[in-house]
Amino acid sequence: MTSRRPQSKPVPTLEDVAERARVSTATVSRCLNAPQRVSAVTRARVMAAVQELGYAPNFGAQALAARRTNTFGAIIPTMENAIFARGLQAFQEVLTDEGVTLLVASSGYRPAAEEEQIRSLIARGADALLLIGHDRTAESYAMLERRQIPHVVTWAFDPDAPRSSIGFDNRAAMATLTAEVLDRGHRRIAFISAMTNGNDRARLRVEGARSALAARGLDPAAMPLEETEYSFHHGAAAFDRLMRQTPRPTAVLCGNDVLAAGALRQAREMGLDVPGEVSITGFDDIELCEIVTPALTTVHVPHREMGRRAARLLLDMRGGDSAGERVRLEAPIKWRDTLGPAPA
Amino acid sequence: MTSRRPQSKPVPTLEDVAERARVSTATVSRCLNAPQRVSAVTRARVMAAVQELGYAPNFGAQALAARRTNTFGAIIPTMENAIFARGLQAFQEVLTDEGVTLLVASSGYRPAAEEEQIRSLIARGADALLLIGHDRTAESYAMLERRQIPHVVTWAFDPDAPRSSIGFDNRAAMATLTAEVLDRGHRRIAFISAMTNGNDRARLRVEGARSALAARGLDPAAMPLEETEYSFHHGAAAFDRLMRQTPRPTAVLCGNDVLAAGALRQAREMGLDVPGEVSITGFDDIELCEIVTPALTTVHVPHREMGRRAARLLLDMRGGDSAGERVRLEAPIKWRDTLGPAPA
DNA sequence: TTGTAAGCGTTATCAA
DNA sequence: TTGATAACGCTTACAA
Repeated sequence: MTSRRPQSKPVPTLEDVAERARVSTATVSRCLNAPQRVSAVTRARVMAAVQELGYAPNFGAQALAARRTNTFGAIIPTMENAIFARGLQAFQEVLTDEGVTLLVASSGYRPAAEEEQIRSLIARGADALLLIGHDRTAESYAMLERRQIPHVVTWAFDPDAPRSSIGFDNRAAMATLTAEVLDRGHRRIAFISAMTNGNDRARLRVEGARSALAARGLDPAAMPLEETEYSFHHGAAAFDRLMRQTPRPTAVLCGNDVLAAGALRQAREMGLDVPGEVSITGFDDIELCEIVTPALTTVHVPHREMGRRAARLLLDMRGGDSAGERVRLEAPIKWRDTLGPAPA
Repeated sequence: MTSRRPQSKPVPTLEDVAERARVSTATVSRCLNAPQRVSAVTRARVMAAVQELGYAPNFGAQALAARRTNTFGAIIPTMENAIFARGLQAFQEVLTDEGVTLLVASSGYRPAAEEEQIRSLIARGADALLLIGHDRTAESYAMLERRQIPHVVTWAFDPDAPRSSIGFDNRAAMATLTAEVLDRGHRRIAFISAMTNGNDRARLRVEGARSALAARGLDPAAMPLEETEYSFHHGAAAFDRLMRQTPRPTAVLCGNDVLAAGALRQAREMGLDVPGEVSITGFDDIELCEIVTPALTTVHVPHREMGRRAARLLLDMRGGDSAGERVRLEAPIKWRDTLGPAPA
């Protein structure tokens, strides 16, 4: 019979600690999870053994036995552009305070990929999930239902959706901004949108602009629309296409700040004064807005508050202290320097 | 005795699948992990059961039994500014192709937090780890050693460090850039650095500039240095402080592009022409460089290649096909528009 | 306060 | 090709 305990034991287990501290594994477990239920002297002995051995619990075993991982998951569309970074940061801060670990995955804006990520996070035992927007496969929601995983949608507010959400009204926010643009005399208004497929935020922002147009008796269908990928360069290219039209738009609404930054750059490239000859607006209010020149007028998104509240809600839901809720946050216009009156 | 199988069973297990397919759990497991070892007809029956039940393996149990998680971890200093996004993306692409999942954690540039993240990722059974830079606590390295977790350091190259790394020479790259600045006649050169504590990349970049100065017989200690936090606004503030000196610097080297973007903004704020009155350079070559005006001259970092190669190396190390290696990649100057001759 | 021992859901080793 | 069954490392009644 070969020794079950070779000389160098690379990974100490609970049993090793127990042996060294001359107690049972149950006591060691208690020391770690409910220290007050163990006498001070025993505890000291156990903790010393833990130290000496460099013991760390095996996560898989722990999850298996306790049926709880103390892990939340978040699936965001992208890690680039720092769009979701600030909100996620706030989300994580709250979780860390409560001793839960955050696992982050990104889907690249692909619903199929997101479904896979959800599956993976569930399999890993995520206790709860943070999601962005409502658009996803039916199977994604089915899994969450089946496993009864608390989840909350952020970055969107839809009172009719049958799930918790903490977000803002993308449509209304863009409608408000569009109304302001109209108030400044603009009539030839164009729109650069992110791909709307599988992205309700993008879709609703376009709809918001159209509804504002319609509210003033203008034809929403007449608004030139460029739908393009999420990048600075795509924004620039889309702006270029838009400005080749005759007559030229006097205002270009962008579905997000990154596209707007691209548009702004292209305007300079074309020698167009912003906002003198053309106005440009963004959406999201990320740091980039203050970096570009002129600074970008945009819609402010309450990144940190969304993140914090989502964390609290998920924590409550997991603990059974909440059955979920729908929260509508404000997303006001952030005035900077790229929106001006329509040129004469 | 209460029923062990209540009516609605939210989470199907291997056993449920086995029961439904009328085979043993061993056969189901084989179907999932080594399909060719199961007869076609049995397999069909099992897969059908899997489908019908919506079965997904329990990750914890799987990890426990198989002693392998097929999960790699990456710990980056920050998710903001998209600094590490591109490299991480490339890293993940390779892993995904090989069927391994990536877990990402961020440390906020705090070594203690990073140690905690390493501990957590190890406990979760990460098969291998991607790290940024060499600076971390001794305990961090001790854990990796003890558990024999393959790991690779990126974003830095240190031939003397006793571990694998795939990076570039931060010091040499900044020295080269500084030499170019000197060649253009600049003598009053200042430096804006990220916090160097626990950040070898930042420290080496400063050292690189100093060594270039020394190589020309200039006094490195005379170079004004502002060490500040990693943000656009801190960069602007640091630049402001620097430009209040008399005589004013004619060139400001920045430890990274974000700080440089802030400096650029502040220069405009102060009505200073770049590069006419003052030159500004960055480091990292992130997308931001092309967004700012004028476009930023910087040091190009091979983000994607670093990520890809790190993934390959870690995969090989896990498979026992490599004992690790040290790779030095090039980090050439990326010429754009913010470095000009020293003003007369 | 502490120990015993029965799981938790897989994988993997043997036999059949 | 398939099935029993012993791990895997931990938590948690229940007993002492």
